[in-house]
Amino acid sequence: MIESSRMIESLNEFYSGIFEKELIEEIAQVGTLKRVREGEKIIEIGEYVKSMPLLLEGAIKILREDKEGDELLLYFLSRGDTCAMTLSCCLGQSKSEIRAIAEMDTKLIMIPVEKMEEWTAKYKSWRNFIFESYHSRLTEMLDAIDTIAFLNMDERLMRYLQEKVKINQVDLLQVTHQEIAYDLHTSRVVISRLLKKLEREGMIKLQRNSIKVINL
Amino acid sequence: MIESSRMIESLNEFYSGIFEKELIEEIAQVGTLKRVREGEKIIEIGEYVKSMPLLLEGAIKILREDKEGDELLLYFLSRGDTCAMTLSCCLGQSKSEIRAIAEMDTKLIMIPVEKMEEWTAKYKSWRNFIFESYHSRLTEMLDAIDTIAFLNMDERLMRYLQEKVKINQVDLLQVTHQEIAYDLHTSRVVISRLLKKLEREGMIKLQRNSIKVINL
DNA sequence: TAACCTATGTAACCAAGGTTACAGTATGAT
DNA sequence: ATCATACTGTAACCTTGGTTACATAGGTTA
Repeated sequence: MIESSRMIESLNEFYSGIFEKELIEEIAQVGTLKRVREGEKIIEIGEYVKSMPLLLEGAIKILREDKEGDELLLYFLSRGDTCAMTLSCCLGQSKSEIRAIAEMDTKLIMIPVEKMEEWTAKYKSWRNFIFESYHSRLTEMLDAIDTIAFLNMDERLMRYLQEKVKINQVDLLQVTHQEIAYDLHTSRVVISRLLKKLEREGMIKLQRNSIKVINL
Repeated sequence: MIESSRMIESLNEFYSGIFEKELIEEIAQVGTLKRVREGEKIIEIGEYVKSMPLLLEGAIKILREDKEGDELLLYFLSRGDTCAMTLSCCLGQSKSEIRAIAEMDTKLIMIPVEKMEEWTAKYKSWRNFIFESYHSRLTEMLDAIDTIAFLNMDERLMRYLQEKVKINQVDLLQVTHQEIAYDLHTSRVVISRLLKKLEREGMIKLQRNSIKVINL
């Protein structure tokens, strides 16, 4: 009960303008609060998805994997988002097509699949939320496609750094070249090369284990 | 009325197992039948979308555009599909993010946006259809991303040809190297080069204005 | 302090595919 | 038949980014 009332508090913070009061109460009742630490895996490719995450705090990165097991960052989710990908899997009873990893310490509510269909019929606000999520995710996928298909690695790297700054709300990024290389599906050498170029152009400052973004 | 009853006939052919009888009747009432010829544009980027297409016959290709105005094929839609992209735009009152062009002569029903929300609340079958469409489109977008991010041009070309054969139900493809280059967002020279390689390997037979697929 | 591990910098090389240029060929129009 | 046009084949060259190899630097641990 204490748990439940604390959840309502958190929910009201970001979702009170979106969901009806009764819906928020239902969410607090059936949902379970979950905290994940930075770097922790939330969903793995091939896993069956039995609950849907609703993001309260923090951020999550969504990744795709190739046959060699190498990754590619698709997009970030932050507060107020849900993963339409997961949602899609829930409804279709299918396995996850993506991997989700906490970009930072994150707080989320897990909602059991069974409620999806029920709430979709019952609450207009839920319906809208779901449709909007789908819309956002499709848009983000298009963005990902644009980036991969139309941009060179240097531009992709710049966007990546900008995105990180925005998501993490800091301009000193705690990240190694290798980690960036994984996210962008390229090699460490390539990233080091391009980062050095950006540094020479005065856009960033390189340090061991971190990158200071100056003017991107 | 003749129009309407003919529409019900067409609808029953592919959607009777999916939609309730009353829904099919409603669709026939408010929808308008539309025929488009091969190559004709159905939706353009930046246009406001005021109706949603339901595919009865034929096939449509969905394209994305870069800043230079060059295209990239995302996926094909065929009978029984709807464009979740469009759907998404309808609900969000936003402009189209994609271009849709008839891959062959195509018959579709256009449904006014206003009905979306109404039917979503009213018909479970419609809700499922919409969610399934979103699911398919997300899956196809992931597929597109995999293809672009993880495959070389020769593999992409092979997949493209295979897809075309399946969609068009023929193995003599009426297409020029330039057209393929547009769809794959590359140059004609590259396509000619790779096609020649495929021919030498006995997988296809090249002719002017057409490609015979032998064994891909 | 020495040994060790991880991160970074850089050179040299390679492969994929984009670009330019031009020749040859089929097709339809005049 | 001549011409114009669209399509195809191919060579030569360039750019991007992937690979290998190795040196150096910072930080940790024995």
